[in-house]
Amino acid sequence: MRETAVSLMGERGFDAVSVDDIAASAGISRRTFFNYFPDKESVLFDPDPDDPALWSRLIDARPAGEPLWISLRELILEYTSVVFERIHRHKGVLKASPELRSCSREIADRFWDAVRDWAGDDFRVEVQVNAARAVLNTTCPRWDAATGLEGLHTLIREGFDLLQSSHPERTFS
Amino acid sequence: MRETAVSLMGERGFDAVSVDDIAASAGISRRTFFNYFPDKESVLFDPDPDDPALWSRLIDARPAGEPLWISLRELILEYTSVVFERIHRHKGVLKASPELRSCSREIADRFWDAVRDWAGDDFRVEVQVNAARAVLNTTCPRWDAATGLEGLHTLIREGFDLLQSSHPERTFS
DNA sequence: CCGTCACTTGCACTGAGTGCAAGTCGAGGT
DNA sequence: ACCTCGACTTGCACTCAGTGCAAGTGACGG
Repeated sequence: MRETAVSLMGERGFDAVSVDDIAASAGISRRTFFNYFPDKESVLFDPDPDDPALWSRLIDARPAGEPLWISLRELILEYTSVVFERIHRHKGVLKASPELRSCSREIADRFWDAVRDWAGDDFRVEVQVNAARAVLNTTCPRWDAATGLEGLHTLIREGFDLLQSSHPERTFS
Repeated sequence: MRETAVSLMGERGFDAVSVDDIAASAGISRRTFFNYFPDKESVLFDPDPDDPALWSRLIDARPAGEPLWISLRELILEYTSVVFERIHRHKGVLKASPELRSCSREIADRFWDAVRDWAGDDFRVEVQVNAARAVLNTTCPRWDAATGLEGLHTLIREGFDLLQSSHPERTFS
């Protein structure tokens, strides 16, 4: 189903493929498509139902007293490892259909909302959280998929090193 | 026209107001609405046609040799001064209809694309540009409109101070 | 009075998305 | 073997966004 849609849209582009096309090509009815996916975009950008659990696991793994900036870096390094396949796929989708950037961001919003919930709503904390997101936003599009996960992680570390919080002593429980 | 739409959507929410509603309420035909605005969202989030010129002006005003991080900060301070009204209005719209966040981001994309074009496509440079955007993304929603432009600027400065680039010596021509 | 130019409008169409009711089919229970 | 219940699928009819086209309207200069 997803494969069908990805291949169709890879050829013609997102807008040029209708839901009817996908449904017909996948051998199901148009109505059934909407039973599986809430909208056309979701066939490409799917929130994995057990993502929240994954986030909790990764977040809980952060040792108490670790500086926030380090926690954020490690969180992202581990998260990108786990969802590496998806990053790869989304990168391909966005290359073929850049207009879907907002879908990609909305998916990411959920993750970052979870991080913010954990980190607390202090202004300085939120700046760092959003800066961490900025690092990821910079690295993912620039990352050469051929360099694999290692290449991505190198870029991410570089980005984090570049933006030193001027309050590195700030930690939180 | 815009006023009509804003007030209708302020009451009922974005989705609950159809283009027919807006058109009827504004005394024009549905078709004419789409002559003015390319889509329903645009009635709230309008790219000002001479924004690009404004950006160029602000960007060109940055003195050669100024550290990038400082340039970005000053750019944002001046930009937010000029488009203060719009920031205010968008803040109200987003409060009433948070689902329009992606529209807001797409409008902002244009500005940040211009900044990126100016700053160059070096990785370290782009990280700083995106971090600057992160600061603005953090400050705008937290900003209490009652504190006015001064309050917003204070927050922005605070955010910029928090994220020191670890390469402050980096400038560019 | 006429032509033209800009703007508005109606109409018909495509495509997304939804609610509802009917159909299908397999797993159990009797 | 038969019935039933529940999950899944489907068709149908509907709303709404958005577009292309062609016709209408009105102002303005010749």
